[in-house]
Amino acid sequence: MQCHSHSHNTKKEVEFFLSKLREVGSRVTKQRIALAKSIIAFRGPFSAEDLYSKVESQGIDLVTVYRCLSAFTDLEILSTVNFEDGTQRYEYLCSSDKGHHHHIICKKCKKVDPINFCVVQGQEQLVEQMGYANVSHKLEFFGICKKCAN
Amino acid sequence: MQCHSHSHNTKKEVEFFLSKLREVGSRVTKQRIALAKSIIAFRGPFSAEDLYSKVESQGIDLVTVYRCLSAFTDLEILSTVNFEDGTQRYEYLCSSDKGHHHHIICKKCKKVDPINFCVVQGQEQLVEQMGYANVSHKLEFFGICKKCAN
DNA sequence: TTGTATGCAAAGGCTTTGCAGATTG
DNA sequence: CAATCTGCAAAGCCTTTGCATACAA
Repeated sequence: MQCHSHSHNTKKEVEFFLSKLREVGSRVTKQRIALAKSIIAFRGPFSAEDLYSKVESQGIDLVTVYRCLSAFTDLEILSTVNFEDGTQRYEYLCSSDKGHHHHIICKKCKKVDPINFCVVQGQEQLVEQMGYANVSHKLEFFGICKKCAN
Repeated sequence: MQCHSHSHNTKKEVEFFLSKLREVGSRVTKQRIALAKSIIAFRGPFSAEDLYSKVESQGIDLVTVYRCLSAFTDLEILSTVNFEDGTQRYEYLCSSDKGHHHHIICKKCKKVDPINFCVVQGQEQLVEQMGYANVSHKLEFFGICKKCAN
């Protein structure tokens, strides 16, 4: 389910995003087109509120944002990211040409950096040997960034 | 900050828990003693509501549970565990003789199993080389357990 | 046309805050 | 006695739900 590189061409990226909707018979509305464009523009995880602030001016409702985030996640267009601050975040699965990755979050300023290595995927097999199917994982690092360390 | 083995002796475990409070000048109240006993009895992650249900009969308020959970976490008596279901969970740091560990959560029935191996700790050094101090991590596995797979 | 998607209003779940009174050290 | 902790009530924040209308296919 790895995405091809559609970077550097927003039009194609949006079309790719929308094709995922059409694939399963979901409808392509003007709200969803606007959301797709905004989602593609994010570099890294974003919250419902983050996304809403980008589309609010177009008269799109917060509830629509929540409903679409949920729908896009079901379609595996988005993945969920959790920073332990009580707010769910999402990330466009095709935005990172690096594919599967994790994050380091500064405990003070909440800055986020991507981490492009992952040692955990091999462990999923060990977990499957424990009797689990369809194993995935969520991993985030927390620390203090250079600026906040003074 | 690894805990010694206090298993098989509840009285000693409770005393150890309370000594952590006294260490920093926090007060030992009858509510906190009751909470300590209940927390020690949990085998694995529990929510505020889980804990409240154990002490409610003693007239302890839900707000007190929340406030103590927060205080105990600050004192590193508890760690926070997140299962991506919108409810914060906690785990007694000394209850697992295995020390640092992770969990596999069944996506259907929400059953939790501990995972006693961890390949990630070595990666924390790599993250520190990226310019972060005090690096820790949160890792959880998600899958479908045998029963739910039918 | 027919079912899906949206907007608005309201509710819901989990957690935090304010404050007065009780308790600990 | 002074500072912390507790209970109660209320608020807060993020997210979901209900329902009538609008819209895509």
